[in-house]
Amino acid sequence: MARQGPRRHPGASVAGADGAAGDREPGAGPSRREKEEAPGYDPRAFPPFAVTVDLAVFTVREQRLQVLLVQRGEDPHRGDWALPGGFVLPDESAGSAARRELAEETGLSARTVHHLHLEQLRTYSEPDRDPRMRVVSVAYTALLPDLPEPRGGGDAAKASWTPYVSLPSLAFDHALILGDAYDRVGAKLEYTCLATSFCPDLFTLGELQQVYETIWGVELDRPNFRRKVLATPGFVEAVEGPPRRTGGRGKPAALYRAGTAAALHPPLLRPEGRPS
Amino acid sequence: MARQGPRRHPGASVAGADGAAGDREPGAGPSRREKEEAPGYDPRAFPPFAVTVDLAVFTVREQRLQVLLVQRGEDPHRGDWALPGGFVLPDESAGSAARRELAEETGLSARTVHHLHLEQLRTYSEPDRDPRMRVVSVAYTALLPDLPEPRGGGDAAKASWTPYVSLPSLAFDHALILGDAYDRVGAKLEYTCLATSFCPDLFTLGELQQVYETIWGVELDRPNFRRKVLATPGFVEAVEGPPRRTGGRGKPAALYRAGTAAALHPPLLRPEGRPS
DNA sequence: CTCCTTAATAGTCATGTTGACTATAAATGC
DNA sequence: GCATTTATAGTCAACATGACTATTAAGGAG
Repeated sequence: MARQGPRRHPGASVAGADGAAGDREPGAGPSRREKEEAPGYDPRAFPPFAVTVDLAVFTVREQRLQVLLVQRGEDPHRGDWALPGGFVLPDESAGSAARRELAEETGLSARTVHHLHLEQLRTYSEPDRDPRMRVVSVAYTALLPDLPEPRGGGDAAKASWTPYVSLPSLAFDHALILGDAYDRVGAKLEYTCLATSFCPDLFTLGELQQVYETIWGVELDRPNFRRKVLATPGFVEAVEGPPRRTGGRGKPAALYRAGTAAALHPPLLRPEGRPS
Repeated sequence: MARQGPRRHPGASVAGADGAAGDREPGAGPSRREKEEAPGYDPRAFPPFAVTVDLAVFTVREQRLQVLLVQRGEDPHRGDWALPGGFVLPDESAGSAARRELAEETGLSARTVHHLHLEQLRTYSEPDRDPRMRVVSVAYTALLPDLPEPRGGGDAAKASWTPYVSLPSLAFDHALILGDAYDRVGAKLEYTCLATSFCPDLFTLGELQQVYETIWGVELDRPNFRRKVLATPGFVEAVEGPPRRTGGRGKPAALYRAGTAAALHPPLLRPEGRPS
């Protein structure tokens, strides 16, 4: 792992620009710091990094878990599919960049994007993950209900929902990122309430159950699922005047909306598989 | 959140250097890209970011949860306490940088550090988190057993274990990072086996229980805790010839070592509090 | 309109896990 | 020896879960 021998990195003289304690140097060794040029920081003296965000955006559509992908128009990997994302701008946080990019890619209103669940997944920083230069990418995961018009306007030339089970090969390490995101989403369904993020404002318990079944790839017992969800305070709340959903063939189902609880106690564990 | 209006960032002409699809621009707007200067990437054209790692290193010492802190020798925040950490070097990943820095700070052998549990926590990227320049920090969490000589040699001038309950004010956003790390560790005790990371090679179930009690700040029923741990395959494994621990006053306890399982099914839930 | 199918909802029962407790065993320190 | 301390064994009720069965309320076929 620590493939790095003692070596002074550029900008060591201004070490401490962040969490780094100023009196620390990468290489240790007998010769500690002798002098310090305290003032006059030169950003260029640091190893040059680009910082991007990548988004693993999931939805449940047509009974399948689907992912938002865009097609690259530039080398490298021109023409390959990739996760939506982009550069973090000089005065925004990675989270802001992720929301901004998501709005652009999906064509959702900034207000809608502002309210949806967007969670930081993990940061990918392998030195060779981009062939041209050092790029560190902060990955985010977003969960959307099935949208009327899934592929957005904005400036995303080619974007489309793709079933997770039939992914094309992806640019860079995006397959790795997407795999991590999938594992995380599956695991979070167990002990959080965020399955409701995949549902529209009003939904039936059957629809909520389908979210679990689709993502976990298992079948759940309907009465037991229902009992569990209703027994968890704040998971869902029944809608007032019993309006019932039309369209289907069987008995109409009661409608619910997402509750205020975030965690599930005790959790709703998957039948057999281990969480990631 | 998206405090950023339409604006072209430097280096837009080489957008797509990473997860970014090349045909995307930060600012949308009617005027899409007209021409592309494909080859000849200039790293300097990107917004300059420095990338660091920060480490939240926990141990259980003297019945208390303690954190490894270092004292800054440079402005800003000179003299303040901070998390150990440092810059990511040009050809190492953030994870490698974290291990390297941890070895330096604690004086542990590279081999020891290589084997311990080091987990990426989250990345902190608020634009103003460092007053001088844009610094994005990838935070890691490490869990150590009570070490013989806790404060390391290396080049960490002033490093020391500090009880989590009596933290000084910390530099930058390190109090935020540490709070997130604490929440994460507490939550992970519930559904993973990593409490054993706080224990030495051989330990008693009482010691393992103290880890939970110390971090969660609750008292657990001893027989119930024992029953749960032993019922979870792979959590701990009994040591062969029943050697028993001396020194204490009561009946000697059997010794165990960490098992191979990573997850706890079903989880060992905290008495009342919610997970983070 | 009636029967059949489909889906939602209600309820039952055995099993397994948990929390609260009691009991016994094996060491130390007067 | 005896109280104290800690480890370990075991009990029992409450609760949660998995596997079912039963009932209700719609749509569709004839």
